[in-house]
Amino acid sequence: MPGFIKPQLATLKSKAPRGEQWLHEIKYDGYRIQVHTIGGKNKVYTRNGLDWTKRFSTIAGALDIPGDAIIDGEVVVVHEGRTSFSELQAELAAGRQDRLVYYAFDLLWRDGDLRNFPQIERKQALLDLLGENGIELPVLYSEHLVGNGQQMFEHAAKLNWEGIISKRADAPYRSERNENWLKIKAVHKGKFPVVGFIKDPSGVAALYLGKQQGKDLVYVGKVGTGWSRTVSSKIRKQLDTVVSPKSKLTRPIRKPKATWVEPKFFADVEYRDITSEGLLRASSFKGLSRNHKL
DNA sequence: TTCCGACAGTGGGGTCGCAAT
DNA sequence: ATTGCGACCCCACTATCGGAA
Repeated sequence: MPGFIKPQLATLKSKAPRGEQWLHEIKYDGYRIQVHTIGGKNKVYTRNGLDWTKRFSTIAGALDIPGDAIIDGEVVVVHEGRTSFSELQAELAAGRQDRLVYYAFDLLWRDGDLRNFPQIERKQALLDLLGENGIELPVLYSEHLVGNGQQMFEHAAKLNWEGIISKRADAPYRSERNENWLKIKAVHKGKFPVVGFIKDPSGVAALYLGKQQGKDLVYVGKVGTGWSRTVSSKIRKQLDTVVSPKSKLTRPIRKPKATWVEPKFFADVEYRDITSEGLLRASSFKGLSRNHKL
């Protein structure tokens, strides 16, 4: 029985793969967790191999499996029909575990190494394992569909899910990022007025973004990636022409590092989610344009 | 010689705990 | 009492460097 196994990671793609050799699962938005069961003594490891058994004691306690097993999966909180990262954080911050659900999607060890078995066989073994031990909440088996990736993705997007993970049915488990696991995500796009920036040797380190809400200009967070050094300096040159002594936000926020600007430029941004605080999560910069209306 | 992938670094939104202000 | 920092979680992306092609 090995110790912590570095998890396999997925490569980002914009389109779901076609063909019957692919199986597709829901993309869960939570914490990647590896559960080790060693004759009833269970341990829970984070993505980087830290022992978080205590923080996820309900998950660890729920699995009563004879013999040794290593299960890969994601711990989540389901909120309004989808897995919610911010609700998961809120749950943990409150020191509670009632709403935690563990979606198990791979079996790496079962009284022996399963990593070289095909994906589809590992999943079957996982289903058998969970099924025969009568596992119920908070542990669930992550179902999949075979083929029809594009349909599955469209369905996921309609339901406002994060996206899908597509896996080669015949592939082994490897502790790396490769093309046997693909993540296809629904991205949100937006155009937000730039209300300030943080300086940087190459130009800007980050942009402060706002959003017009009725008569108010409200803060929606920062974006700090997506540009090269050359683009960074171009952005800086543009923004330097509209520097303002004071923040134009309706409810100004105190940010010591900020240089405020008139909201005359719009940033095209892609993001994954809006946090409970109303800020953009995992945002990236795609372009800058002038606002002709103001 | 050129190209590509892994990795480090930087940027984001969160949480926590601790130390300095 | 507030603020800043470093660990952790999640993430997107750029720059670099060494090895493969």
